[in-house]
Amino acid sequence: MSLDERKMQILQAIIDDYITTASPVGSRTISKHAGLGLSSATIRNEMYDLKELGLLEQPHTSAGSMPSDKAYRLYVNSIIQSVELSEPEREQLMVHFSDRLSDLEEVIKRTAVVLSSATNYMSMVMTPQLNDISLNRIQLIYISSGKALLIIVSTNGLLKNTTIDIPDGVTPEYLDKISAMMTTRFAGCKLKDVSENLIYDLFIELGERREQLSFASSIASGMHSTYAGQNKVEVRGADKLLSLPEFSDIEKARELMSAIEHKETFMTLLNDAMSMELSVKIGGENADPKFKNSSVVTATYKLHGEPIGSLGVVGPTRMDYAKVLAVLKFLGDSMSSMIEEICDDDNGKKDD
Amino acid sequence: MSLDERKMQILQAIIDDYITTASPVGSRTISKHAGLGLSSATIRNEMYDLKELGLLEQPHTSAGSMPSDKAYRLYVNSIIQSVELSEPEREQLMVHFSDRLSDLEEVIKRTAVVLSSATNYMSMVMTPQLNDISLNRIQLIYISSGKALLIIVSTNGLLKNTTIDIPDGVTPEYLDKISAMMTTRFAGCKLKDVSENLIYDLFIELGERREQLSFASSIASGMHSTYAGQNKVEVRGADKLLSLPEFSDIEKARELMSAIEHKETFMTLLNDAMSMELSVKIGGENADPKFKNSSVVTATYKLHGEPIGSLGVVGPTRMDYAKVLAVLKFLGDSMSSMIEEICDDDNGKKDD
DNA sequence: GTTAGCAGTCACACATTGCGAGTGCTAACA
DNA sequence: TGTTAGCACTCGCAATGTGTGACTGCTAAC
Repeated sequence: MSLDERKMQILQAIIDDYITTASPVGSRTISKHAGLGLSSATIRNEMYDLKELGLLEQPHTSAGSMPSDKAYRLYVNSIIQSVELSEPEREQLMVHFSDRLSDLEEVIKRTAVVLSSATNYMSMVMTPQLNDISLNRIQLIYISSGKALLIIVSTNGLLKNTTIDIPDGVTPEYLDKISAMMTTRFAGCKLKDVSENLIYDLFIELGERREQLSFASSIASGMHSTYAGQNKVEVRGADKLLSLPEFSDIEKARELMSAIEHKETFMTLLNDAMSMELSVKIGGENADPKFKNSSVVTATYKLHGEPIGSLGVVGPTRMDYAKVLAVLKFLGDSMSSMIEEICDDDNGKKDD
Repeated sequence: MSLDERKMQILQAIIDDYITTASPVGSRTISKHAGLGLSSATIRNEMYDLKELGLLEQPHTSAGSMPSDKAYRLYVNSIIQSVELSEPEREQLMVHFSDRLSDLEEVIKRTAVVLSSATNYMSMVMTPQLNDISLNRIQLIYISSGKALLIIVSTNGLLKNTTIDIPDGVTPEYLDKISAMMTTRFAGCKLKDVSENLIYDLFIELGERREQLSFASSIASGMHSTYAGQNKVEVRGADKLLSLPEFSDIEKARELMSAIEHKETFMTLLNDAMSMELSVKIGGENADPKFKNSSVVTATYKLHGEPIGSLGVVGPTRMDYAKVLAVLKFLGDSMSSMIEEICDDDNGKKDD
């Protein structure tokens, strides 16, 4: 028994119907509405075969059928290469980005909002991963006795800062000196490769006394918190999921909500998704059993061609994959170019 | 018919019982468990009076009674002056703050988490309000051609920064000059009082050309976004509310969740609460009808005696007000001292 | 291979019933 | 006069039973 053209059409019709109605589809519905010109009895025969192939499932004997994870997978595989938004759809999304966003955080938040409202599912957008990004400049700014601001600029123009404690008596001039040395020494290095020891060595070279060790370590921990604190994820539209019949059970809703309290869960999802331009995990395909009844669809965004972060959607397995994939791909690209714009204001200008 | 001692005791017993069980309390329950040595018939007579006074409500004729908003108000008024955590309770809370937190955001997040887990309700903590706080220093740091970092330090040591666009060709030295001028000019001013025009005037004084107007305005908008973006609120433990019988209705749960999407709602609550050291809004007392079935309890935190922010709890009207108020008061105070510590690292040192 | 027709299945919505928690009233008692 | 026991009555709720309708699965005819 093979999966001929007609079976595919019927499966497709069932998926389409189930995606919108969320209730098992009967043979009669397909016969009447799919426009295949076949009677319900014929559809039934085909559906029987589809069941044997593991593509359809029945909640109980006398109920209609619903697509299995396997069926969605088949469907997703067939469309994933060709998802694309239409021009009007693109325009409709871009309206929300009409004001120029100059702040990275703004871009992320806005994208999360738009993604959730465009798909009607829960959206998540992670901040760029900076550990693998090379340093361009390190600058310490004197704030007051005992406190300084540590600024880190990456080669691709991203900027991050944090306050650190400094020893008493450290002067602004001294901070400038250290900043300059650190910049020369660490320019081009990756943030994660700058260890406390390396910074300590640098202080020794400067001819500093042992007491400065605490200074070195507070710089190191500042640099570390700079990219650790960077691992944030913006989650939006959780309430959208609650309106779905899938979550009409209060217990499931509560589970979902407490998952949202732990943003690390989403961080893991998004981190795992970084390796693929577009990724779809359907139901049981998810590593985390929390999502075994949901689908997680993700895309990446890039800087200079390198993926630096990802964004995604969590929804029921009966999801409009075509639309969600297209929106994600588009928003991923648009994030990439917005971030590029934020970072490269100067790079572009260097050319003239 | 007045509210004598015994009626108060009975009301108290009903409140206590209802707070834990969430289901209407019958006269028999009180008679057996409250230890008043009265028969259920007597209790019934008293309950009849309490009903006439508007302190008890019945969901239907043959059901037990539950306290009205008015009853909770009476109760809260009677305890609000004297709420205090016991020493062991304090210690148990302080365990969560044992590691020194040097970052304001960390303090806020941690407090939100602890507040929610200590009360078992949804917690919210706002970031400090900076518009009324006076400036100490303004510093522009050159990042790259076209971009600079704007740092604002308030007189009480709080620090905030944001990136701004700068015109081409602006040098680091020029930024230093402007920083110095702005600091001299605006030190002691309040952030909200620094208008674009004032900054523009300063540029004119510097003898700058008209083209620099865009620079002035980007500094102004940077300063503005600095305190606008500051108005954040950390919300935790929304899932806790979903476990309550009050929210067993999925529709109510959804409403709650979509309220959480709009953090402005909570911002309004917390802003309104700034004027009172401790504030309790019971059910209908809330201005926002969204909370007409909930209670909102808030406290403030301070810097140098001035309230700069607030934190609170949203839960059902049947709330353990004594505990919640005590926890809030304590955490408000502990936030105050932690923030004081963060800001005053230098002030303290100035003394020696 | 396709279709009509029909028996059989099963969830779901709806009405019915009985139970139990709780009131409200009355009459008796201290 | 306040307190209590006793009892009829109310009403929500959970358990149970029933009818309906949306299906399938099969068979026989086209």
